[in-house]
Amino acid sequence: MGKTRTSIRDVARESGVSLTTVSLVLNKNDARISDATRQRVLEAMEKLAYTPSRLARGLPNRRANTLAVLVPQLQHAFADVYFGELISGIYEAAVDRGYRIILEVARREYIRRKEYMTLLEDCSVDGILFLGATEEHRWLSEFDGTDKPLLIVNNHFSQWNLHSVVCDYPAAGRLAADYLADLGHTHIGHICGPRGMVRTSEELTDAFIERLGERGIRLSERQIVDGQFLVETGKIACDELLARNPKLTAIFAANDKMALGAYQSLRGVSKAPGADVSVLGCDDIPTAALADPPLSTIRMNFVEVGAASCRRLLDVIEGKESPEKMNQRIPVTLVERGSCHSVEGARR
Amino acid sequence: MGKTRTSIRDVARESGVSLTTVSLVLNKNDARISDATRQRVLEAMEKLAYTPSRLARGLPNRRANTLAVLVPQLQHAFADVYFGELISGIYEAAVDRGYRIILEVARREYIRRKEYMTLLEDCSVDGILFLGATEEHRWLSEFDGTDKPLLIVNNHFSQWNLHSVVCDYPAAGRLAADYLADLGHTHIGHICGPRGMVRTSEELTDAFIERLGERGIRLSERQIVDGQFLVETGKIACDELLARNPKLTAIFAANDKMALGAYQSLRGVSKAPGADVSVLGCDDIPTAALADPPLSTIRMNFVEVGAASCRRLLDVIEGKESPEKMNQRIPVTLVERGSCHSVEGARR
DNA sequence: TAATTCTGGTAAAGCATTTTACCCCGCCGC
DNA sequence: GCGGCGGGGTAAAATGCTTTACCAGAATTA
Repeated sequence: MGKTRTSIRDVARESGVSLTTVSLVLNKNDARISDATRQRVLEAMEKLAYTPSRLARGLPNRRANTLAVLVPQLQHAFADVYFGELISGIYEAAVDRGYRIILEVARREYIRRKEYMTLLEDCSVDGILFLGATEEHRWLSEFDGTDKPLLIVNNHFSQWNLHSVVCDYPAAGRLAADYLADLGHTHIGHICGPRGMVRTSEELTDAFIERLGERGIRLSERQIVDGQFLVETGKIACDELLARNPKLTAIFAANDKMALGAYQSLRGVSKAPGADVSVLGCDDIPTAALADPPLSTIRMNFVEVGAASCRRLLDVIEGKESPEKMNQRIPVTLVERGSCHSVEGARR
Repeated sequence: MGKTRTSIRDVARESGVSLTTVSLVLNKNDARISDATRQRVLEAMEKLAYTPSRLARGLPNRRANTLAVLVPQLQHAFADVYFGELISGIYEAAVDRGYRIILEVARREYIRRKEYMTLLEDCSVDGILFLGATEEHRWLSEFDGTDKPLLIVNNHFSQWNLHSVVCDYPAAGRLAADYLADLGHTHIGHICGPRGMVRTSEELTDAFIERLGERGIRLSERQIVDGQFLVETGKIACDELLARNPKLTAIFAANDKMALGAYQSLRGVSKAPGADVSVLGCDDIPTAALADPPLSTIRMNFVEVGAASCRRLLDVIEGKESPEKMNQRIPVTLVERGSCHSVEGARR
């Protein structure tokens, strides 16, 4: 029993047509087929509970109908909400268009052996979405000027011509600046991302400083400290910030994790986050809403970034795309919660 | 250029042997081949930078060297840390054994069409890991008594004979009971998981109650309220718990999210979590450590659960496993942070 | 009525492997 | 000197589908 799976051949026999016809129906390459025939074929499929083999389908035209999600080697990358949200969005967009996704981690050995190329060459996947790209990932240059289907998710590179989709970080920076300025803050600190590593993060910081300048508030170098996007480094950065500028009334962190680190730092010197010093984050990770006080932040819809990235990559793959690798920007919004207050209204 | 990828045929021509020979060498099915020939073939491969096509390889022997990670349809499942950690563990174990993983969401339509079966039948994957299984997932019965390679991750079913790997929930329940009892608590509340839905969660609750009983502390039904494992439902459950038993000095929640909901509930009635009422969680999600006060909890190593699950499934697939579907239990540990205090030492 | 164009469909050649016979040849034992 | 055997290979079928011709017959045109 179950000797061999039911194949297109069985469907053909059952419905009394040729293999070709079945295949055409299957591929919705229907135009040439009459309604009656199509119907018969579909019924036969239903009756035999036929499901085409992905493997066999891919062979002739060298398409796997699969995308790879590639992440850098970090401690349990898939457990990170940031990647998780991106992946959720990617998954949904992929399924919508009939694609599957596989997960890959770019370990050192993986890079050395150029496995990402093998992936494309052995027809395992039709395209690659790279998450968490930083300036460290020099191997991306191999894709510069290539028409290979690789897309950088939520970062970009000025030195190379690669496809990418990013959040509107400059807008986020301006949003943050306006918000804090509107609240009357003038002594503002900023915890930025690691220097020279992530373009988007630098755009955020640049736009923040510039807009603040336009509003008549100058941020000196002393009011900016960098962190590695982690809670611990956010805490350390905030410690430094407070030591340098005891009169700060507001802090803007380049991501929520560092903002939560700032909470810890403030408590360490007996200041109440939100009440004594306003804290504004960026990203809107789930933990932000759970913090005490709930963290106000700039919401980046990472699920949407993932989905948009995936759609664009598929456009490239399916040739629905003009050859220029234009970059797309996903809009951001301000989420007011309890961690920012106007200067006058602040406690004490 | 690059008209057609270099195939096994090119290697055969280059090294002057037959397709078969190349294939045999490729598959380390070497016994019959002389060293000299093997060497020649390997050199040809190297020279031509040949990489076999995964697609084509899978066709004849119906093996994909791929595993599917299947999750129920939840809002952005992959963004959930719980699933994320499991997936990280799964990924690592899979890579170690030369397997890839694909992601799948079991939507309603997916179930109706039995796509999980298709997955196995069309040779897309060699096995399935199902995360987030509850009693609602009746379709799992199709795998009962089957030798199909499906494994339930971190839950199990008494009514069906399925492979599974779970955390040691009974041990967790005992750990929690002993800890709170040791701290001198006698008025204890418990927020359990949804009733009749998740076996492991019930084991946790049962063991908790039983051990508490052994320590002379009886938990009445009034001291137990269920939640849906979410922050909001944890808050609601805790509200109810406090309304019923104003004198509670400790609360044990079946997961960290609900414990954090309890924090919110307590604050709502002006009680300080940790100080006025001890709160103990379960899981040890990253947010637990960030909460204020940091949440004491039972650590379940989900990354390890994922890895162990994957290894077991691969054993089954590769026939390294005795036919009995024995269940495996991953040990748990208590993580003391700031949210539990002894009764005497409590504030007020 | 003959020539042309559709319409609906089919045969067959791939696609890149694995795997199952089967084959040739030299050597051994008798 | 011959049957048997084993080492080292190979030819060819099979895997399940796509796609490119190509082909009847009907409808339309000239």
